[in-house]
Amino acid sequence: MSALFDLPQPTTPARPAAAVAALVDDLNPAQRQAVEHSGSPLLVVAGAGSGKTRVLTRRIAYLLAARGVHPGEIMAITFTNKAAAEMKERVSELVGPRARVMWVSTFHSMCVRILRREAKTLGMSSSFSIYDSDDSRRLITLVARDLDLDPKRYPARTLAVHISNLKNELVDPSDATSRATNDLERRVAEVYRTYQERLGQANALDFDDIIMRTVELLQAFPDVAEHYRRRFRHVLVDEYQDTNHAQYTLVRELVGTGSDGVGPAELCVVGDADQSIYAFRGATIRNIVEFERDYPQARTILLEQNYRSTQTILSAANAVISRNPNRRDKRLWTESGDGERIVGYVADNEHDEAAFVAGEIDRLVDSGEVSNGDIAVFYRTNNQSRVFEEIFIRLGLPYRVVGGVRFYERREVRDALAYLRALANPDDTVSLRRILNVPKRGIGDRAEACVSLHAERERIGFGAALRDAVSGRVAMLNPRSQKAIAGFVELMDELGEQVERGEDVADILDSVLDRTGYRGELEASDDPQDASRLENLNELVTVAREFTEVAVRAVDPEVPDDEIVDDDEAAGAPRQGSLAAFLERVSLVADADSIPDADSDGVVTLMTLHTAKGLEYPAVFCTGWEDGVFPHMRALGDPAELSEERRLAYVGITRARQRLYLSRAMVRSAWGQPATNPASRFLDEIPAELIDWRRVEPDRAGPSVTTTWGRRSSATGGDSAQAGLAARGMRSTSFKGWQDTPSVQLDVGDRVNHDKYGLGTVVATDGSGPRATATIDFGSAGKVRLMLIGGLPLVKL
DNA sequence: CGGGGACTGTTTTTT
DNA sequence: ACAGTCCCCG
Repeated sequence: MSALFDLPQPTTPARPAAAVAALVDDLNPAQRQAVEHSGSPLLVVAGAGSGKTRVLTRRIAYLLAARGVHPGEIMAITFTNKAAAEMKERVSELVGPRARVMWVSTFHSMCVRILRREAKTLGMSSSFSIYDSDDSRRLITLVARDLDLDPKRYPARTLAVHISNLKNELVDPSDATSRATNDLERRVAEVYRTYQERLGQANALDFDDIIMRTVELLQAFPDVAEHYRRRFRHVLVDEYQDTNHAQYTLVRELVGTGSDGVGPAELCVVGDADQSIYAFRGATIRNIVEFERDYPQARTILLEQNYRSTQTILSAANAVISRNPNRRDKRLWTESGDGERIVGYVADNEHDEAAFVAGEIDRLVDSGEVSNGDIAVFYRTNNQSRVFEEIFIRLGLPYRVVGGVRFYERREVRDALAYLRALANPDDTVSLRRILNVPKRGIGDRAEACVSLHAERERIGFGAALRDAVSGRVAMLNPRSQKAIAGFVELMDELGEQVERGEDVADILDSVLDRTGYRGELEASDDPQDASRLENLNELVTVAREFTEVAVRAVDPEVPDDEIVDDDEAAGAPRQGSLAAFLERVSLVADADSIPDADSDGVVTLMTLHTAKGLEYPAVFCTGWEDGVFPHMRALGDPAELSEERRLAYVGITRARQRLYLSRAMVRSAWGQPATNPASRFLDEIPAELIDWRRVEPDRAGPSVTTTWGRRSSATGGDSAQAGLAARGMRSTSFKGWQDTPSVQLDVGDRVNHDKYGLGTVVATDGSGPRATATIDFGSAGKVRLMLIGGLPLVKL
């Protein structure tokens, strides 16, 4: 227990009135109210670009300066490390080094701190491993195999998603069993139960456990809950619209109801339901929408004044998002004027679209209006980045793609980390099995299965079973495998000694890479992919090296550390700079920091709309606005998913400061096959007068090219005209088959009327000629796939 | 045991 | 198109 935080704090204002005034003087009235509000729970509905972070950081500073709150009483929760770091830095600028004892961290880091401190209470070791979704899926694969589940019927991925959802809903395995109403749910519950047992044996928690187990801890141990409630008198939550049920409950538990005599903490949540784009990961918009019901005394403040974009951009965003049903009306506005019109462009195909974007970037940069670093290109799915990369490379336009396969998800990086994790936590079965035969050392599936069976029979860990294999106590193991396993165990023991001696993480990692032969194998390869793998591993060594250096600097007596030691944080935490500390860091930080700020190094930034959330750029290209691409095909049939896509559109539009481009391609190749897509419905939702169409869809009626070419599109002309003809050629091919067989020619987006199912929309087409089919969404009547043969009781509208 | 060819399922992803 | 996974044979 920390004596410091149990002492009653003086309530006298710590700063003169002038300093307090400076914290609110330059805020607008709504922002100011949000900063000054005191007492009841507070919901700040912060529209895009409305100064949300500013309000949060000022509010914290204000709590300290005007209300005499001790920094140790403050907990601020974010979703990303980047957001946490930014908040901490901005608060430090305002209040100085006192900010250090505040807890400003992500949900996960905060929970890990609590769990390590209270590990004994939960009967765990504080050195637990953290499994990410890949580790978790691997363990689920093992469990499902042990339970003899057909991997075709019950893929690990599906099981993992279901289990994750259950955890996000705080449903434990026995609840899951009793609630199961169908075969899949029963199987999931069965796997879930075993999976939890195996996590326990591995001394590991998955991402969802980190939240769920913390909630369990606070609910099952009132004295533990009371400890944190006494300490944290102010809880602030950022991006509240992205919380899932478990996180919601966690916040409730931390705040308390006052029934334990401590009195509820003061809660302030900030978010924007219109920017909720993570429902597919369990986030529920409900938490922000129902805040006033959850906290009856709550005060709500709307921040609608925008400091980022032109009014034209905001009007477009308002128009699109207002189509979503059941939302709190909110209209962004600005004092900064209308600005330029939005530029629209209809390309023949994705290459033409990319050429247009490249041409416009060139023009914008040439004009001196913006530099490359001020420009971002957004798309719905990662694979759409390819065409842009191709043309940017050809034109020598510097760019960077953010997202895709992340550094810590690369196979070689995960292999290397698995070695480290197996060394740090010998019970970590998943990591151990991952690297058992990587690089190949003659321990195949057969041998692994024998060891696994032995472990199960003897009720010992996989690591211990490997040792038994060395001494010949594992049945059915052939001598060759036994020898190979002996070599592996010896190698791990030797590496383990380096860990024991407390060597630097980077040195241990270097040893791992050399002595396992991992590095040698890559060096010997002539596959260019292996060269990049080698680079990534060297990068990982550098990361480890820097990690140690930072830790050493932190404990250097030359640099005075906090005179205040945070016992809550220190208890159970791994030693600074240790292997365990490094592993915790890489599990929880991943590479959230890799998302660059605008103009960070002068290159055009490419990313998905999801990744774009929270960022802003002077010039933004939103590409691929086609029904089936954006909104995504899988969202077309479901109103809830369509609403989420629309929020994604809102997020995309509101990233732009001055210039916004919206483009679509009439034909886009997906999985090798060209597909004709209609305009995104979101384009129609934007008032026509806001958009300056540089190029529109050629008149469908005649092949005569009376296309409205934009003034400046000559740069893209030759290329695209040819590709356009090719696309039309495709079209006429299917036209030929249409004459004898199909009675109807349908395209995605067409409206139809069916005698039996009623009105519907074509969401997909497949095949051609006599084998042509169309998937049609008939709304409440469901989605139906029909053969487009003669005599259908169906008419195109 | 390991390598090569067939097979499959392809949104988004803060931790 | 393509990468990850499965399956069969040397």
